Amino acid sequence: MLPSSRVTIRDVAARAGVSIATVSKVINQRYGVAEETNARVLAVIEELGYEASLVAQSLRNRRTNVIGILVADLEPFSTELLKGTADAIRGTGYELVIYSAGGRTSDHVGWERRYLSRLSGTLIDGAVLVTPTVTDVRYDAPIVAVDPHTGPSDLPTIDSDNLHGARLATEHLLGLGHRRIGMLTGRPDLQSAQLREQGYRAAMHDAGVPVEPELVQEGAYDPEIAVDAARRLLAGPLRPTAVFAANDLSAIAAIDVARDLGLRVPEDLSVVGFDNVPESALCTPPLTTVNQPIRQMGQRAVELLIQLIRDGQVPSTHITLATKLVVRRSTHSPAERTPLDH
Amino acid sequence: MLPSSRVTIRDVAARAGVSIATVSKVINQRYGVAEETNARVLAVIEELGYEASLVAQSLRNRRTNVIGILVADLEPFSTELLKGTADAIRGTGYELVIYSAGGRTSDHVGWERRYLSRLSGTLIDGAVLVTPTVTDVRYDAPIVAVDPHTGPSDLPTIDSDNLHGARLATEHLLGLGHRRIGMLTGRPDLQSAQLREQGYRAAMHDAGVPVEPELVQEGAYDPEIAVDAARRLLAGPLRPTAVFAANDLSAIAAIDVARDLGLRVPEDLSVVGFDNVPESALCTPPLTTVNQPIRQMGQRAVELLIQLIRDGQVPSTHITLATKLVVRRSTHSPAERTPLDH
DNA sequence: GTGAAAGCGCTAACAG
DNA sequence: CTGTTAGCGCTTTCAC
Repeated sequence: MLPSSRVTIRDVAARAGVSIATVSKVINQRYGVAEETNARVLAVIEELGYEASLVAQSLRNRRTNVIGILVADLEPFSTELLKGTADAIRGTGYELVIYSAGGRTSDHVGWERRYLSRLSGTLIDGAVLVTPTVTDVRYDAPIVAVDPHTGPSDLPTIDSDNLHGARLATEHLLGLGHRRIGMLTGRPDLQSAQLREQGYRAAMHDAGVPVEPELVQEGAYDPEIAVDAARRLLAGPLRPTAVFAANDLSAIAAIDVARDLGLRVPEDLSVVGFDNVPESALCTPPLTTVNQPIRQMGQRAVELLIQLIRDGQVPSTHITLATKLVVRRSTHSPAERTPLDH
Repeated sequence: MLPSSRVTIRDVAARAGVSIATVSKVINQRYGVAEETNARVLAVIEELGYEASLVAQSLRNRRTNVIGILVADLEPFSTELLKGTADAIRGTGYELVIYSAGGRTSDHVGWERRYLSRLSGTLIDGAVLVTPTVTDVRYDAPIVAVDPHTGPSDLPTIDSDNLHGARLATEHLLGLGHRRIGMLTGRPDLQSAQLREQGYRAAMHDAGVPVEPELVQEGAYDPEIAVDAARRLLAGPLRPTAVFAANDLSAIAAIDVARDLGLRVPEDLSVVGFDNVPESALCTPPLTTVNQPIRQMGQRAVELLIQLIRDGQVPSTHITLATKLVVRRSTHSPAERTPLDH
């Protein structure tokens, strides 16, 4: 009874005793089909559980009503963003395809160009690129970038106020009385990472606190790399009393390292993150961090993209959302340094 | 210089001065291409930034090396699961496509059948169905279900020990001294929801505590529906002193409703959730909940699916992972009821 | 070693 | 109103 393999338009046509073209017309509600034929074809479609192949359709058509979200990996930031894209897609008539490179193992740099090339023109009408690694993704297909690569780019972009957020984080630590404040920086090729470091340096500078080179270590937004960086930062006798990490995952890694080293957080070491992903509240102690409206960023990105697809034009080409500090339990005034400190 | 529209195999062929067939052979590393031709074509591919269209390829080929994850919506549970699928996909040579219906607005029931129909046979080699709404998705394509629909199904399945988890949650509340314990149930068509209710009832029964009908309200795993259900549960004078919600999102909704009603959590009302999604730690107070190893479930689902695709067979067809209680701050011994209580 | 031609499932002219 | 035909981008026999 059930078809062992995919039921195609040809099966429907055969069973309904009409041509393939007629079935296609019925599916697409084109004029010029007799009421009776229409009904019969519809019945067969129902009976066979036929559904047009997205692949075949999109090979033939220009439009697919499918939007692609291209991510390098599925981690807290990108998945949080996905929730926002889902919010925005409801009721628009578009569907969502998320394509994931499967982490850094596959292709280093330029994954989004490759994916775009593979999917665009067919399958998707446009794409949201999440933290793309290249800047010159010029295509005729509508594209919106979230947290883009550094460098000049004319792509419509969504990001948040990284500079201000980093300033807030650093000023918070300075305000608590910290002077020796280290930083775990992000992926150097991303604008967001550069701005976060810049904000940190600016706040330190304004407070008249010098930043020694060894206080800044590259965490690359990556938990594993951040662990090594945190070790370098916290190992020496001159370790900082506070650390600002460029994202929450690095901050959590730093807390783990601190614990391994026998340091208490926040008593011996204050830690501030960035992003405010849900996970930041899960760690012990709950993380003080900078909130980025990630879901909203996803939402706005999709809205912008749909506008771009529909009108080909867009009013504002760069949207920056506000960041704000969220104080939890991982920050504290610095303890008096005792000779016992290793 | 840059192609204004998609560069196809035809463009490559023309520029390299060979036939389309030859380019295809080069791409697929088939034998029978002169070394020199091979090099020239490769150079042109590089120059033009050509990448084969996934759509065209998969229309022609049986295998695509792409796995589909089909979800009804992108919410905390499914996105957490996605992280697990990403963990599992690394290094397998497969890529991940997630397809989202975009929430309940689109099609009520049977979305997964529709999607499967649209994608399977073409585009994806197999699929993971997350909380599918129907049980008879029989297809020749390999399929694994996560948290499936109720009813007999021979689909390979991943779930967690819902019955035991619900028991733990309820016994925790009973142990604190609660007797009037309400429940916000899940989506009645899902096995998980039924088992969670069953576990609750069993624990209550074992403790000799009767369950009055009005103590059980359907939250459908949906925050909005759960708000109404919670209102019904908490409005009356005989309101429970504790609520067990079938998932974290409902539990969080219950806490919101309690707050609106002027009830303090946990002093006036204890709340336990289910899932332990990251968000559960974010709410105030942090939620006591039942941990489901969601990421692991995603991981196992993908592993099982790949096995199924490769071997056509699979050793175990139903994997159930353990659940455990995570006590946070939303539960407490019941307060003495005073006449002031509304 | 290379290219012409057929066909994957579908849609859009165009004839009949 | 309906069916025939061409072709989307690609792979694969099969001649040359």
